[in-house]
Amino acid sequence: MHLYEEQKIQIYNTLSGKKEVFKPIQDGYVGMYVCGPTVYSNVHLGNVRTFMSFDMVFRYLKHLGYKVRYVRNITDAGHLENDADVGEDKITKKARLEQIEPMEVVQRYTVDFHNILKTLNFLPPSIEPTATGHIIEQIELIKMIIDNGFAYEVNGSVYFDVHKFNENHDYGILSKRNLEDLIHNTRALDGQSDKKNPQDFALWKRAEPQHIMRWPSPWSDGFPGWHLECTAMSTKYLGDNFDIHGGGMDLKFPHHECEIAQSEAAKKQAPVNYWMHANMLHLNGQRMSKSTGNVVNPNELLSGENTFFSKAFAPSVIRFFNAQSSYRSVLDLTDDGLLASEKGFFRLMDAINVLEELKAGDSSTFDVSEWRRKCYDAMNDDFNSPILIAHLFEAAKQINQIKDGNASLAPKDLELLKKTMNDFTFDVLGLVNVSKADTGTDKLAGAVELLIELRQQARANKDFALSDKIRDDLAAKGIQLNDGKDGTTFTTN
RNA sequence: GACAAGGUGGCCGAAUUGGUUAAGGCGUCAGUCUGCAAAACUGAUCUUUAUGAGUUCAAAUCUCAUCCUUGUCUCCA
Repeated sequence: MHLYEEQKIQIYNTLSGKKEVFKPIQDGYVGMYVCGPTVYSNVHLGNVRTFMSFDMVFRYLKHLGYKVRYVRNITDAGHLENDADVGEDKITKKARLEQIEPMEVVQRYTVDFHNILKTLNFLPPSIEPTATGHIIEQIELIKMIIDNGFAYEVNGSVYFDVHKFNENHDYGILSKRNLEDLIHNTRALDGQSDKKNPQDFALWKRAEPQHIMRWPSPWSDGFPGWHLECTAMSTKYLGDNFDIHGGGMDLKFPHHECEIAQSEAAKKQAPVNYWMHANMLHLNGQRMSKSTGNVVNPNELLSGENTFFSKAFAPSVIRFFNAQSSYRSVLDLTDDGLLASEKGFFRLMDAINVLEELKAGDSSTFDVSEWRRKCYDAMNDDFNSPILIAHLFEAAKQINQIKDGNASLAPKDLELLKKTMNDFTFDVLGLVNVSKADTGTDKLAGAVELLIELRQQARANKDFALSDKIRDDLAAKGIQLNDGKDGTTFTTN
């Protein structure tokens, strides 16, 4: 018996605009694809939010016992700088600026990307394919689309014929647009395009002589169009029709719309059953933008070396902050917001640490089964992690009451509470128990304990001037003493 | 300009297929603890849901208008 047989998930499907009961194509198996980063610069914090949301989705599906194949690509080629046949993609441009090989740029930022995700406790995807590793598949796809009459070649480049496609398909089905509106609103280009219509998009681009990244093809030495990469890699590893495709809201159009068109044109079927889109991350109420300087990168957020935040934040605090809002809402990153999340996070961790020490009683004053059901209901409702967290805090309150002797749990219920708390906090939300009671090195602990002892003596002698001096001087060094019933402990920050 | 998504307490954020007292966190106040604090725990506190109309027995939730924010329309998570 797998958990997924009793827990029915509802997913908000962008395609239909409503929540739908999730039913995988193959019972017990889930294929999920998420558009990965373009590795031409440091990964964007907003990018990280999207991946973090899907990391949680991945984790929850796995928790329910699904066998999940999670594919997240690395885009290492083929992003056109613009549409006007300049023939220089972002990776090439960066390489020229920095005087290094394109693949060196790719390598550097791929490593950087992986480091950040590891720090933030991401689970690695099942497959992480690169665009440059799938040129052959992309060429094959283009051939199919041409054979089916939905693409044309001009001067060594191949374009998708959107108008032709729209005659008996719906271009705009995902983004809720129609071609007439698009025609109306497409800005006039300089007229040097080979395209029949401005709405057409490139499947293959002929490389100009100065273009370094290039591959042979039946049409020209060139490189694949951006939208095609994801279609090639997703269908190769997940099949022509798979369960979940995710990405940032801003990829809905044109990128995902084009993926649908390409699949329909090549394979004559819709590629994806559930389209999921994560919403944007703002910084202090404004969109993040390199040009206005309203941007902070993940490393700067973690290290505290930035001008936006008052301190460094632990990776789990960032995860917790993200999980406190719905993946479908715009989330505003602010100092106040992070500080509030930090306090809440530590409160939850404290409760979990207390839980480990808790002794069972004769009977239960708290309905753990009912509470557990509510936790699952929350996640089943389109991965509503904020509600889940609200329930976790409810449990935290119960835990503290048991500790104080004002409530109790029978052994069986206590075990269920422990398991459920750990499952959701660590497995599903991906938080790491960095206890605030982290006492640093043993040497430090020994020294501080000596001071605590001295202070204890001073207090016993009512020498409060000395005891307060010890307390205040330690506090000034970032060591805080916590007086409790059973003596004094300390925490560092 | 077109299309799309939103505007909820001091702050962050749930609920938006209309229906018990609008989750939870932070903050604030009080209590317990303490020599006094801090920390921790317990309890309490605040909104009537951008604005203005409308539909309904009933609206944060539906409709219309206005204002504002954001996304897409060219590469972008």
